[in-house]
Amino acid sequence: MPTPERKFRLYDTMTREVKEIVPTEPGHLRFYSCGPTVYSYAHIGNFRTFLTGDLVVRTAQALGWRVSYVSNITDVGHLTSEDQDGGEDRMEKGLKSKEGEKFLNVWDLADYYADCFKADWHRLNLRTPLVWPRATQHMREQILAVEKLIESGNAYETPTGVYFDVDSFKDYGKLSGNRDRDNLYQGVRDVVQDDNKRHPSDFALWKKDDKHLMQWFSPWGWGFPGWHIECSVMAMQYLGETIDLHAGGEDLVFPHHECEIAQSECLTHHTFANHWMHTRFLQVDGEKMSKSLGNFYTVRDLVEGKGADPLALRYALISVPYGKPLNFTMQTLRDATKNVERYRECERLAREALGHAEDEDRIGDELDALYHQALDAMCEDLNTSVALAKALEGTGAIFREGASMSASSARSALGYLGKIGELLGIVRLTEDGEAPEAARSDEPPAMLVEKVAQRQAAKAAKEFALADALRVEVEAAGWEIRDTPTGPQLRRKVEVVG
RNA sequence: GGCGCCGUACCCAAGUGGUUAAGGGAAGGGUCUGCAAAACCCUCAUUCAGCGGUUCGAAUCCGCUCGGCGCCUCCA
Repeated sequence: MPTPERKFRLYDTMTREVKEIVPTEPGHLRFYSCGPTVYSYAHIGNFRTFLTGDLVVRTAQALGWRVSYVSNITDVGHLTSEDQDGGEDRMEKGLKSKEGEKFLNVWDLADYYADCFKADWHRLNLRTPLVWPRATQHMREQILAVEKLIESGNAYETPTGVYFDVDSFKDYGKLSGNRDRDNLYQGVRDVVQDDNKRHPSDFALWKKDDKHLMQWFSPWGWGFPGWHIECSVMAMQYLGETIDLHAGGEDLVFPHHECEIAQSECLTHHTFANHWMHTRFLQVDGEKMSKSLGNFYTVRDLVEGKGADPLALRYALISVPYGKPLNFTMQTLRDATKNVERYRECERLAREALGHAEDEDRIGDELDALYHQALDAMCEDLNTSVALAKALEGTGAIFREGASMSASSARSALGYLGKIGELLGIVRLTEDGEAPEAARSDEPPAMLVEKVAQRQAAKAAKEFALADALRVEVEAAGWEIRDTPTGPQLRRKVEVVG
């Protein structure tokens, strides 16, 4: 079947319109997405943003593009409040926290949380980037970039560090719309002034600090880099001077991405990124997620603490398009769990039918059409709501064929589930010869298997009261029995505790 | 002060100028099953916060009102 010509359109923060992504090199997307600072466990809001990047990668790959995907890990704490000693470094704060007591130093802490981050990343079935560059491993490049900015007259040294001279870049503010710099300081927040800076908007490229927990030697003495320079340097190192797409959370529009543009474009005199996308913040129970409100969730809180299915969590986090606020609730997660289970049930059904007679394939065309509709929706600014709806319609077609479907239909069904899994990541097909996924992670205890056997015997003897009692016992242990034409199945109950 | 978003059924949510307002969850009815689960079929918004306007035609465009929310150098 010929793949129809498709355009991949995304909202561009710079131009404020949905526009087509046109890779500089046809069929090869160069994509940089801002990752987390690893001073603690990443939370589900972080992952909403990373999932947006993941869906971009998957959609581009579904179009047959090659994707060079780079997502950084920030492992330097930054004092972005431009004062001498008033701000608190996030890595240092992490080390001082209760969780941080177990680490010898900030380096260990960064490694630990970076590993956890990658583990959560895989649990939620995100595509592995080409590189996960870390700020501390690109110190030389950052220092060279700062030197170059001083040479070009875009930066200046003060007793406290090196600052970017915002007035030297006339386009400063083009991304965020914050062009009126004086106006920025009429906000409600306290703004710390630093008399060493020429303009309050000037931002640090290098901070001098020989007492900082993480410090490097530079032409300006001991210190550490400013927050923004790492992304400019790492994006250019791995993807070139102009990248096709740059993504992050909505909070990064200003100042982070604005500053990245200023630095990068002063370094190269080229457009830094041709397309900018930003993911709206997640809310929980209608409010901003925060520790003080008690609605703060990490991936492990939900998966290990509440028994959430990781794929269901993924489903929930992508159920609303990235450009709109997503109000996450336990109900959202429960709804998603139902749908993810439906896909698993479909796979089970189709696998059992593989041994049937060939006969005609009665669902292949319909499933193919639905897949393409889902892909169309993704190409239109990642409309995940529509894509998930179209994808789910396919399960209806498969179930309607039912247990008696032909082997041909079953192969179409599995092909479809595989493609939906590639595109949306909400299905993970079992490898050949592998136990079905539900059973893979946890085998039922032998004691329960025995009870199921006893129940079968009771049923055969028509002792239904005993059979029911046995099922109640099994359920009390957190498992459920499903009678099928091929015998009873024992499955862990899927329940999300609210 | 600046930038911006949202208000669609019990809940989540798509649709942003024109056929019957997607889809999911919940709920109710039915089929199947010893029972149950899963699955399948059916029902579930003459209406899109309110009020005005533009238009042959608006949930979709404009204005106002009410209500909710985000960002503005800690933040994905």
